[in-house]
Amino acid sequence: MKERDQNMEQLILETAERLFMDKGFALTSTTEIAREAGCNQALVHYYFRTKEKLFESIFERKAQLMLSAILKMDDPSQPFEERLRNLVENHFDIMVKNPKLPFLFLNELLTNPKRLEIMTQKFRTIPMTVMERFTDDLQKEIDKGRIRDVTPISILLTVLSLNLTPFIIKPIFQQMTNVSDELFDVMIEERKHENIRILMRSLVP
Amino acid sequence: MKERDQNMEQLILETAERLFMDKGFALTSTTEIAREAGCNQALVHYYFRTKEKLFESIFERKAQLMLSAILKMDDPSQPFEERLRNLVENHFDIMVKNPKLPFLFLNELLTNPKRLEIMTQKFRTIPMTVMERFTDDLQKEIDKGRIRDVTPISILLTVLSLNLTPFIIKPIFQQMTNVSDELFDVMIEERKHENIRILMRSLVP
Amino acid sequence: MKERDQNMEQLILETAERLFMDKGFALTSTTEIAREAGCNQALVHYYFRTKEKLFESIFERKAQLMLSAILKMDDPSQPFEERLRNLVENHFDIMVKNPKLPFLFLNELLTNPKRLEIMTQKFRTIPMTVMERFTDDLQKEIDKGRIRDVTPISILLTVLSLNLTPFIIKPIFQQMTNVSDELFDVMIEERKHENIRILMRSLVP
Amino acid sequence: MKERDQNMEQLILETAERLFMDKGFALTSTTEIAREAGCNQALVHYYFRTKEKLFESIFERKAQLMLSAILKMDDPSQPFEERLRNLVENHFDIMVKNPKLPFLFLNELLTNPKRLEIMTQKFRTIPMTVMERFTDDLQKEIDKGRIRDVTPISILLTVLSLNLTPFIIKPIFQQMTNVSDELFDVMIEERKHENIRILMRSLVP
DNA sequence: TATGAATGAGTCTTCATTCAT
DNA sequence: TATGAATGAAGACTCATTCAT
Repeated sequence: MKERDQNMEQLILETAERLFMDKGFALTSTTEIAREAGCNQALVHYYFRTKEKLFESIFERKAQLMLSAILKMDDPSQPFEERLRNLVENHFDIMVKNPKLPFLFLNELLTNPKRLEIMTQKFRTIPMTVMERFTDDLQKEIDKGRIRDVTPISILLTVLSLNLTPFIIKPIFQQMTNVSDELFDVMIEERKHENIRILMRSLVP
Repeated sequence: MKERDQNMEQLILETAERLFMDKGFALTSTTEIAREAGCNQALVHYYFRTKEKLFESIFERKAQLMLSAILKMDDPSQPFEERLRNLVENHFDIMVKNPKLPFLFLNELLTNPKRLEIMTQKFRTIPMTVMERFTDDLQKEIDKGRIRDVTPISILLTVLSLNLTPFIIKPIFQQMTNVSDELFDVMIEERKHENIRILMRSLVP
Repeated sequence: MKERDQNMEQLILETAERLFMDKGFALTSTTEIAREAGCNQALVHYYFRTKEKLFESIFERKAQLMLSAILKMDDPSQPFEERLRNLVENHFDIMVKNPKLPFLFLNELLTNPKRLEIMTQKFRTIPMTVMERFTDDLQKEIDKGRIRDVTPISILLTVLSLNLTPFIIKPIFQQMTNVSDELFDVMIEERKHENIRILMRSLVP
Repeated sequence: MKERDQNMEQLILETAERLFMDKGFALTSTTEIAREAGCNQALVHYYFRTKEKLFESIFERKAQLMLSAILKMDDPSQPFEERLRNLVENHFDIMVKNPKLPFLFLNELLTNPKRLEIMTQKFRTIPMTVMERFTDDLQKEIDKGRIRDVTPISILLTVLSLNLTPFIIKPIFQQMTNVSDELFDVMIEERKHENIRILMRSLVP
């Protein structure tokens, strides 16, 4: 009993994470979380007070994870081109490990203005230096004639577009093509290199 | 009075469309639709039976619109490269006119399995010949050495990724950068050509 | 059916009034109101949106009733002593007609700070002139040596104390003494004159 | 640790008393009591079984305190008029020390019929002799023509009315007049003598 | 003595839907 | 065609209480 007891809070958290990932905040009810976790609905509120707080604790952890992953992936000792390659690859790998995260982020940020504002503040304060250095280094490459004249935001948008979309539309793609999870994983791995290739080609002067 | 009466069904439809676009199916209530349309709540159900049916009639019309737009954009008389260029550009232009559609589609298809299944059946039956001809023509270009060896699905995924993402993340981007609607429209127009450029460069052998 | 239908909103209101009077806002549940009114709980919210709004609509009406009764009871054409006599008597008579009102007011104003503030604003704005005239007239009587030197607030407090308390403690008194409703009514009528007597005697110089 | 432990029961009791006084039985939750006492929520129930029992133990103690204070205040060796004066003054002084008690008593007795019944039984048994002696002595004074013909209950009601009301409406009065606590205390002290005066004047033949 | 975990019952509220008119 | 009334089901949340430890 003790093991179950000690696990219950964790179990609720995991169940909630799974359901929030699948259906988003609005479509997941605390009743359902409780049912799937095998406990009373009141217990969900006992541990997390409100559905909102429960969600935020999950959301924030995921945001932190993703943010730190992005921040630490940048290694200034390498040549710029190599760093870009790594950026795409590492970002893509994070998506591989958290395939449902992109949709969750999109869904909640687009659906709930309050959440968008909070997330914005979080993102705006932290990675400014990273962004500035990236901008500087890019400008140097452009000046040297090694990269086409392009804004940093444009590059980031390209990376985001190429890397996020496969994961976001995965369920739709699978439903439409009957591709198995295994085959999809193979295709995804290929896609990673394709994305690197597309980005690199897009930058040659 | 009669004009209002005849218009009411249409007005409800338009109001519902706007609200569904803004907040999705789940977060839009029939009460709200009725209130914004300026009619009785029961009238919404009188015309459309259920919220689900009301949504489907809108969703289907939008899907049809988008599908037909995509289908008719392909003109076999032009050279393949030109056709691709047109594909990206036309698809992008449709997004410009319906900027909220991508997220609505994503959201509802990913959120509601039933909806995904229905939509799949609709998409699977119709455009097979188009897809097959595209595949054939692409293969010919590859054989002629004019295009790198790449699957048609890969190309479509690239187009989708590049074209959908700017519109989907628009609100997030604007919140984070304080970019005005006008400036964003300018950036979007530039992005269209950037996307064409990226795709074309990605296909050179 | 139609009669019941048209009466339902009214019936809910009356039931709510009765229950709020008996047990106050907090101890009355919308479920109970619905049960006693013989309707679905949702209907209570259909007509009044929230429990709070339902209560306020009752509370405000009662406050208005009491306020207007107090305001219009003052007739400057009569001699001051006569007016005081009337004040006590009329105020007492209002209590006779709404015996549970004093407790409801006390309970909600003391229990809910928000309500107290709203009520304060309502009372502060309206009867200022009445209060000022009362103060003036009292001062004249004092100057003429017809009334002991006493503040208007002191007089009002005496009136309130004497007039409200019998009604507030009525249930306690009846439980303790087994006095019937009929006998109590007789005692109440006597008490009215007693209160007038006590006030008048308290004012002689 | 032991001291804290031994104090805990007392601390809970004191915290509960304070909260019950402030907000009454219904609006005070055991969760809140525990939080403010700085202990586990279960501990409240460990010591007092139920919220009801906890309240009753407080309520009863307060009732006892007030009752005994009233009983012992009566000194038959003094002249009747002096005793009455003392009655009002002492009762008023008890209120000064427990200003929130009147409303708590009223609220709980009027709100909870069970509580009213229990309290009634308690009050009925004990002070009968006191009441009877008071009645006798009063009658003698009336017979001697020193006091107007008046029932003992009428006198008690007058005392209660005059003495309780200022304390009960204190928060309302302060909100409406912005009178500070200090000034209110001064006014209260004056009111005590005013009440004695009013009662005495009301009794002259 | 003390507590963390757990629960059943109840709170207010919203919603899609139905039905008589 | 249109609507006011009504409802069942579900939502999030709170609370007093119990129990094993």
